[in-house]
Amino acid sequence: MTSLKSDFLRTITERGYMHQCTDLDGLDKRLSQTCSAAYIGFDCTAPSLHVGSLMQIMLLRWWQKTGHKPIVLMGGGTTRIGDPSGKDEARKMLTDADIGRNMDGIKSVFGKYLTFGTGPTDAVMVNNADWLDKLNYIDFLRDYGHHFTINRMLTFDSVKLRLEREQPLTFLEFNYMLLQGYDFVELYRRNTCVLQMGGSDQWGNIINGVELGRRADQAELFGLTSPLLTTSSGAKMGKTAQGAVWLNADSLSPWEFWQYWRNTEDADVGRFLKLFTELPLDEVARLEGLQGSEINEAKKILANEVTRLAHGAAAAAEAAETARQTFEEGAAAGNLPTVEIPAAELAAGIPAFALFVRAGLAASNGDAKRLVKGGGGKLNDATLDSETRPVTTADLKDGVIKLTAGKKRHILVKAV
RNA sequence: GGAGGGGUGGCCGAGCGGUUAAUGGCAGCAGACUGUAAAUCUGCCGACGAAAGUCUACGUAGGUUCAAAUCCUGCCCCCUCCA
Repeated sequence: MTSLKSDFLRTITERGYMHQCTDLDGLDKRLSQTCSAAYIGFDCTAPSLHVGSLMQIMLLRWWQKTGHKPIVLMGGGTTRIGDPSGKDEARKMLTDADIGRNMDGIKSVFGKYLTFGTGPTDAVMVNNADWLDKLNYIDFLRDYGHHFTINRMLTFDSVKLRLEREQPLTFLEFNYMLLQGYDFVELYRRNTCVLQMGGSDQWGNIINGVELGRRADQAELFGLTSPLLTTSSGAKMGKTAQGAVWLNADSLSPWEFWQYWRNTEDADVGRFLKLFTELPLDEVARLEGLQGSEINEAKKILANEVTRLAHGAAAAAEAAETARQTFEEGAAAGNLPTVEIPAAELAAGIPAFALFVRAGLAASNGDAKRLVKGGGGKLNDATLDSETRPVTTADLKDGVIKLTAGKKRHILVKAV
């Protein structure tokens, strides 16, 4: 914990990414001397990554920025097994077609954060299905199985917790850690990859790779994990009412993404600025120190910066401007999410509750009625007092009708 | 294969013949207070219906009963112990 020599470790320690490291001094020494390769694996369980993975992506970004080579490992093979870490029960099996589709969706996001290519510090992407699918069971058991003892495997949290809770752990899942361990060795051989990073729930899996590398190849490998992120109120990062905060624009619009960060709790602002933006630390310290409502300025900067990385400067600026018009001027900003309704239907009049459902602001007619009855439904910024009030073309203002549910969810209705 | 226990709303978890769309908690939504924050307080929280009301729901399929989440039978699934 004394003075770290390598840029990478110093940076990530200062910014709060560091949780555990297998050999901090050894790694520091190596990184300060040579350009090295490190990898992080990503499951292909959904068609987009969400902010829960953002810390890992940022780690790879810093890794590249400090002069090293990032390897993005797509878990095309391991996702066929299913990682039991941190899960109470086995996830249902994904079909190979699903995994392939998910992988395609996930791949696109890395181009925003990393520079890919063939140069010494350019990022590369690999898929562990390339080697795992070819493994021969008997060969694998003979070559690698004898390096693992059941005694040791039973001590890992991913296994131990399941057993303690008397929840089933299938043999399939039990094998996951061997395969992830083998991944590390394979990447060491192919790319002289010496470091695996991941979330703290991956510690056990990472250790397995480090140990397997030493036993099988006498390789000195390193592991490093980042802390599990929760908000100050204890909620898991990246979950909202609508679901996960996805990184792909087609899963979650940049506007909603920006809003997620804008609504960060006060107590989290500094931490998030360090983790999810690249603002200098003295600037972060200044923003973090803002008192009372002034901290809203820091939240806007946080939202701008994070959105800029994920969706580009234009999308970030647009989201910021839309927010300014909507929340600070109370105007119907033109860039709010829009729903189109046939003009003829609108001319005939649509009950207000039905319009809320059409706009996606309510899950059912009953839900919409409850919303309006509770005083949470607004039409053109005026609170609705009747859920059945017909909405017609007469309500159009500058060609649109602004519907609001609660304080934050706005939709523009257009007649077409 | 044998013996026992269990499957209830997004999750946890009561209920164990009618008064139960089903206690309670968590999560969620809205309102108040604020700063698009947190905390707190209040209301809401199956679907359809303007409403009266109708329908669907307690693993699944049947049965008993005026009436079943609650009783009986078959089936499916899970857990524990034994072999």
